Amino acid sequence: MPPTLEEVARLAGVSRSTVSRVVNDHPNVREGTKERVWEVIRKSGYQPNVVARSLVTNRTQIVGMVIPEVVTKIFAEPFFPLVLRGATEACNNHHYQLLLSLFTNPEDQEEICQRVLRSGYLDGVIVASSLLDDSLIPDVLRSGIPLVSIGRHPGQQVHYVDSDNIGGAWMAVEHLVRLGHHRIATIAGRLGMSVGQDRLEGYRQALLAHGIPVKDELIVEGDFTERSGMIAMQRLLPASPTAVFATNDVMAIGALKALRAVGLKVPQDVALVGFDDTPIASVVEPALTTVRQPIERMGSMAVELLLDILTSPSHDLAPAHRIILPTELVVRESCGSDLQV
Amino acid sequence: MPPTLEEVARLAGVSRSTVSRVVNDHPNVREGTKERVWEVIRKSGYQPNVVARSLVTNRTQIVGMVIPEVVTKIFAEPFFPLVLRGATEACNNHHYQLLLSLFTNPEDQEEICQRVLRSGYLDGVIVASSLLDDSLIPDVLRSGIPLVSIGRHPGQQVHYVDSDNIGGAWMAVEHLVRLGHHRIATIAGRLGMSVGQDRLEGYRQALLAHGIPVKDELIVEGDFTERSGMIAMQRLLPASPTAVFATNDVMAIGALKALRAVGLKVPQDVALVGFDDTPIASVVEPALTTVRQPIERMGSMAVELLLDILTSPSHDLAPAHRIILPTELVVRESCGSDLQV
DNA sequence: TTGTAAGCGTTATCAT
DNA sequence: ATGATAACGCTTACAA
Repeated sequence: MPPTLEEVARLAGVSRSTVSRVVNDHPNVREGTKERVWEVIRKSGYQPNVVARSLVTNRTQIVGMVIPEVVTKIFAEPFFPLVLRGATEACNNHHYQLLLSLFTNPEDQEEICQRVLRSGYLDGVIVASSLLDDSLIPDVLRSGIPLVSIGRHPGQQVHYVDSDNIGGAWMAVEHLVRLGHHRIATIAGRLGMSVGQDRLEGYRQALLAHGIPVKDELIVEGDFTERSGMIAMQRLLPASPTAVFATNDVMAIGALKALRAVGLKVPQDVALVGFDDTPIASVVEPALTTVRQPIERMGSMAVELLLDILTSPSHDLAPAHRIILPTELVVRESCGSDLQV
Repeated sequence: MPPTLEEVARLAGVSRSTVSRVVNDHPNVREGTKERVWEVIRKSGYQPNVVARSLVTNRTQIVGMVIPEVVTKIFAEPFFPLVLRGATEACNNHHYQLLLSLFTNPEDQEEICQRVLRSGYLDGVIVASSLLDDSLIPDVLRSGIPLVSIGRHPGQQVHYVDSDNIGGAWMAVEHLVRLGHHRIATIAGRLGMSVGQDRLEGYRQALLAHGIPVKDELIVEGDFTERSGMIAMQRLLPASPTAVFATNDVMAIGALKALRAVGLKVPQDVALVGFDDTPIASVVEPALTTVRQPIERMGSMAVELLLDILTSPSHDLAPAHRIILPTELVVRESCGSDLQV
């Protein structure tokens, strides 16, 4: 139904090759011919068949975004939507398309990834927040498809973009220290993810830097869900912290609820800091002091980086790019002070 | 680098056709041959090149999800992420892939849609919440690619899945009526979208059904953002409503803030209902009474429906499918009663 | 049951 | 500057 190159060539009275040259803006085609061909293209509504083109060029102009199973359940938290917004925007700017793979169970992830990675549909892949010991990234690496990870990954060869989680956590904790707190607890995220590790590390470093001992009873691991934040807070209660650094806003909300449930007030009895600066942080009462990270930019940087790699010659040899975007403390009400840091 | 059909054939000592038959599970291939071929496939790690396959079958096993520019700014609200989760899950189950197109400006949308629609990459398209007078849906229709809309669309030929917005709005308003309110205002959503129209219609019908006149001064249009909810509430204040039905949770939050700013308490001075039951609804204080819709199911139903259409013969002729999913009132604290309806 | 060969719509090489 | 022609990796009549 839609006209093919062949037809356009016939209508314009030239060969396929010439039309192809015109379409791809090659030099060495006479101005007059070019115009004639464009005219036919316009009139006939010709659109190149990208599938046929991909078959010969070995490029699809499609990049994959894979969101691993472990984080799909928190997909609705504004983190991933914002990453996607950034990523699609960058794709639009560069005439690429984005194929989204979201997994809800490990088997799907395993099977579909294998299939999709090796099927030839993808020029490159972005993996968001995988577990450090997941086979996902090694699998992609092995497939030979260029990869960018969102979230630090220790592999020598893996390019990534991340936000400064250590620095952000540091700022959060230092803020609490400056307000006079010593018994500062933390609700860590999944320690199987680099975000989880790094935010905990920032907590440790900040404490140490101020000569405050790091105590195990003040550290509890959650999994970034509200429920886990609530449970973690309950487990923290016996240690009676005067301040809590929750490593994301959602867990901070959970902690807040747990605190309320036992009659403790934020910030009067316990100060609370979150991480992410999701919309919910400014809506909750008291408004949450938190650490802002440039989520949307992480998404767009990830595809920019990926496309860079794709279009640069010999992309295997160069050392991995590692981009760390800055974070920023946002002071609101949940620490009981409007001290600006 | 990866082996081709040809190579597998050579290794197995059969012809390309035979390998193709095995891969595609055709009948009429001897059991012994089949096993031999599978063996080679396994050992060589052969994966069919889907691009080459698509070129001949004219099927890519990819469906597009397009989120129009008008709604991208509220993309982070859990509505779209949840739709995506449902949609990708359904895709996974059916061995389809999902190509995501998110637009941040009208030009991109126009240009990219035209290009992608006619380029041959998509077997079908899902359009989420377009404006009623947008050219998007007509464009897709004209391209001949099977389409499902998320959100009602008046076109005779357009298949859609939607939630029962009229019914949901009705329930919300009726709840307020039963609590004794007469001066019930509404903050409508964009009236250029069917969601906006329908929720307003439900409000009207419920009022009328209870013999309460519908007054213009009690109706203000927002655009589903928090800011617009706040502004709308301010404009509503002179009419001194005793209850407000905000047509989504986000605008309800905006209204809440506006109310607080002038010293009015919810629910004591003004009762408030939202729509969507997004996570924020249960976190805010007071917890928001709202209308729940099965967002994730809308996403999965949309792709199921689309795939149905794709695989059913002569899909142009049959009348459009119109699926309306039920909504449900969730009573919390913002109306000052725990009356169950 | 299996193989041969044509063809899908491009791009790319090589003549002319 | 332009045109034949051979790929690209697969499916699918049609033949054997």
